[in-house]
Amino acid sequence: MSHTVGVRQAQKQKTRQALLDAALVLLEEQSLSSLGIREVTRAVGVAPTAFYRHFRSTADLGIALVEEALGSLHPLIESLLAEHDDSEQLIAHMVDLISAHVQDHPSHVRFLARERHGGVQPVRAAMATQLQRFAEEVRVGLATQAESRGWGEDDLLMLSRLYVDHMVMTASELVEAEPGTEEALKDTARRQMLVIHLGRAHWLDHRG
Amino acid sequence: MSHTVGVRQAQKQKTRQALLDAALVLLEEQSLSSLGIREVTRAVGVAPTAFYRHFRSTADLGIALVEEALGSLHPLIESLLAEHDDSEQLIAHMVDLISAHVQDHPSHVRFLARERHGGVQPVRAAMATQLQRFAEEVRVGLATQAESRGWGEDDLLMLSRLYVDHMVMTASELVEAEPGTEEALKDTARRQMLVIHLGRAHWLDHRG
DNA sequence: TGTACATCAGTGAACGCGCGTTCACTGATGTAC
DNA sequence: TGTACATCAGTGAACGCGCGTTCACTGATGTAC
Repeated sequence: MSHTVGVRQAQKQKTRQALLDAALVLLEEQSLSSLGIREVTRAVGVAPTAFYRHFRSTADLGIALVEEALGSLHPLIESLLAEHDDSEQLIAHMVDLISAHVQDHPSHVRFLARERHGGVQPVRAAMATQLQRFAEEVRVGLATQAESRGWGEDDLLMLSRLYVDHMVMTASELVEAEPGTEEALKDTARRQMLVIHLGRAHWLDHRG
Repeated sequence: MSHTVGVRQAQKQKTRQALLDAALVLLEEQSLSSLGIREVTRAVGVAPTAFYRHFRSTADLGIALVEEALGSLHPLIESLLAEHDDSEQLIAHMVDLISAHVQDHPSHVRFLARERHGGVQPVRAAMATQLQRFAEEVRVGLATQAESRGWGEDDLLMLSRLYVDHMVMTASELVEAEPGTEEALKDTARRQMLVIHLGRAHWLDHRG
């Protein structure tokens, strides 16, 4: 092979990722506004000062975590939009996908729930921007569905937000659930989605 | 009048309330897990050690704030359930009541949103318990409405949770809204409530 | 009403500790020739 | 391929600071007689 594009750069990337991973673990039991630089570097096993080679502050690290956590949600959203049935089975499947995502990335989901309204403004802002983008993406996806015929852009965005917020809420509940109570939560989430789905189906009756 | 039941006790109560109020102000810009005892007492103008005459820890103070914040929500819920119309006007009115509550108690609402998934477990637990109680209350209220004829207890609780969560979500959004964007948010919230309301109206069609 | 004692909310000094940040450094990696 | 110099991720000592918590205290309020 030709020369690796940066042994140095690769090592730096590795340390950076280790810092992100360690922070995510620590953030399972506290919030970002109380996370310490020394705490994170200690967990990784590097000198405190090494932190500054990668991030200006813990808020800066938080923003990087937002990218990571919401990035991991993208494939999920795409799967959900790829579904083309429209029955109750679709809803069951959606909840299962969310549940699987929570099992695969519990810390990301917890971070998302915790910092969405947390005490660090730039992180909240980054998250709000990304979630807005998600809702927009869902809106575009919904627009292609037959059930959306006759819907205005604004109403579709309103509906997308309701879906996205309900998904985030369901994920938050699942990640904080007592072991053994997940199935009951999933069942409730499914029925709530069905309520929304039924409301959607009768929206034009009411408006028109 | 007879002897006052405790000048001393009244003064203690006053200091305690001052600590709670100061904490609530500080928590507008940070989360409970980073709130310091000295920070709170400094804001009130008492010695750091005075804190321990009232609370064991900041987590303990947090739990007191949960009682206070959710207590102030009770009258709101009662007003909402007292409504007996069932039209679109009802929904408009509900959103207005929520909006008024956010204007009257912005710090309480912010605290609620921030610590609901925050880094302090006992506070999260206290909040979850109270919100559960709220949903239960709403369920009882809904059960008396004509639209709930034929509904099972379990489905009514599922619906109550959807309402409560949507209300909390709406309140969180309003309290964090850029000035001038509130009306758009309220409009979206109203339409989302209408979707849920329509879904509710057609629930039995689908189930039965 | 007056006196003697008990209670207890708030004080202020003191402690040891971990924090964020600075700085000059080291030595492996990268680059130019 | 080999040499000489540049880069820069990670180091480790040092700093001043504010933290939570302890303790013995003070003096106003409460109580018993």
